[in-house]
Amino acid sequence: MTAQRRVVAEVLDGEHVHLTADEVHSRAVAKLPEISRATVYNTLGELVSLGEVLEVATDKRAKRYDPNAHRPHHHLVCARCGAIKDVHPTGNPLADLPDSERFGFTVSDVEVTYRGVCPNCAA
Amino acid sequence: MTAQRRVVAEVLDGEHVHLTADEVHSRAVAKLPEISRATVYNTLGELVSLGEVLEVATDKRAKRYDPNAHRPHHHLVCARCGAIKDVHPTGNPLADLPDSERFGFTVSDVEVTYRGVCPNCAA
DNA sequence: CGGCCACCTTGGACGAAGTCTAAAGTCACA
DNA sequence: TGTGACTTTAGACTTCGTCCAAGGTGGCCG
Ligand SMILES: [Mn+2]
Ligand SMILES: [Mn+2]
Ligand SMILES: [Zn+2]
Ligand SMILES: [Zn+2]
Repeated sequence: MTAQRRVVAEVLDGEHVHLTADEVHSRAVAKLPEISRATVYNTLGELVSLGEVLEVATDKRAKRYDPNAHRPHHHLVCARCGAIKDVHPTGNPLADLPDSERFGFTVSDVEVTYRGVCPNCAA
Repeated sequence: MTAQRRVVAEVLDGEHVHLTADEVHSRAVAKLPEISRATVYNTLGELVSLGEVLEVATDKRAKRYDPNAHRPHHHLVCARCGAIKDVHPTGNPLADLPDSERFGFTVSDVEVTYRGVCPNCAA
């Protein structure tokens, strides 16, 4: 555990946090000015490998890093400003995929992304 | 309707088609050798604006272009080889998101991505 | 204590995907 | 035929991400 890794871990803490690698870097630099972009990418990659952080691709640009890896959830995204909320729908979408629609795949996971407009942008 | 646009439209035809822009370009070049990458991007952008083609982001790399825009569907992706199938789950995932989980958003759309291993890769 | 070694960090080069622009080409129509 | 709007093109540029070689750091053992 180096100072650099601690800072990345600190930045990635909280609810509804879904930062891009560059946002993580900016915030890390605020706490440890000499931290490099490469180290941020390395550390994020390690955290993802360890299962402590998830990569999410809610927009079609940069990957986002989600520290909420231990409680399964899905995402609600504002189409205007990009705000992202963690959501917990009821029901099991896996059960909604009939065998006839599985093409012989072994299906193990499902990601759901809801899209809409947040209260801020609606006003 | 120019020759270039016709070729892009021809390439983007069929079931379970989800090509990247560069794949569209490669196949278009096979039919019309002088077509440029910029024109492929321009034409894909227009088709998306017209609602004739959808952008999908099933992997975290390049966007993919989906000509199956008129029948709503979701996607089943092989985690090994990246194969993508169109699927039509039963049920309405929008109904599974309770008001208490909507954070005041006006939710209008939902994307579902199933992940698993295809029969080819399992063998 | 001092040297060694494994590991970590760094900056910059490199690569992939996508956007933008200026210039040239094409085409309908007056 | 000449004009002007629209399209296409090559290549520069931007963004996001990966890779690498060099140097730093810190634990451990003689
Ligand atoms: Mn999340
Ligand atoms: Mn599809
Ligand atoms: Zn918003
Ligand atoms: Zn496969």
